[in-house]
Amino acid sequence: MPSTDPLRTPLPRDFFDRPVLEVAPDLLGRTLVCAFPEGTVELRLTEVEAYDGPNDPGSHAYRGRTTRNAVMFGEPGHVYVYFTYGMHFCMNLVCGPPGTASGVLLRAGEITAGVELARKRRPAARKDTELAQGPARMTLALGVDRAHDGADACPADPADSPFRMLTGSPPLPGLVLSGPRTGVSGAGADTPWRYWIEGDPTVSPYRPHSPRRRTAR
DNA sequence: AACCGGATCGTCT
DNA sequence: GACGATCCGGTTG
Repeated sequence: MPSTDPLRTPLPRDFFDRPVLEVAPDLLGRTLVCAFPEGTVELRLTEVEAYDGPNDPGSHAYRGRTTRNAVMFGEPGHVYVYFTYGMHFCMNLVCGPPGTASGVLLRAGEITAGVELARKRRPAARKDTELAQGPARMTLALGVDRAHDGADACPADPADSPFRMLTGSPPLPGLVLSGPRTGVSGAGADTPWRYWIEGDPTVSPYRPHSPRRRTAR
């Protein structure tokens, strides 16, 4: 029996078929479900970041379609997972109609179900608020990796995909803060790409992007 | 609390 | 061949 709880109503694909700067803040407070064979972990989103496809120098899609970013050019409501820094995975939700290649990076949240499993996957976390406090920490806690790239987060039948987004409890508008992304200058530097819930302990600490130094020797 | 270096490799130039 | 939509652990203030 599907839940009749209005807070657990799946977000329809239409939700994601909007401009990314509309979708991103609207995702805050909503619930991401990752139902894998080893267990289900749920996350209440507290921090996200928008990437506006071809218009955005910071986006993987800025220089057009490649094998890696192909999912971003596809149907909204799908999961785009990429590998970075040789050891981390990050997860996005594709927005806008096919061809527009925008997406929302899911950066942080509160684990609201499956805490034990998340703890097992994130032994370094000292407090539960650290389990998914950062984009790569989040994918670790959820058990998301490359295998999930392209998965549907709006499946017609839950059996078709381990992912879904539930309505959840969006924060009061006054509690949503926004700011520019770091590390992207020039056009769009004044656009509020990043959104988070004010005062939430699971929001990742603000770290300005430090220029990469050469590796010693 | 802030800062540093190391880890580690796929992707694009 | 260079460098990331990063994290972690150790060190310094």
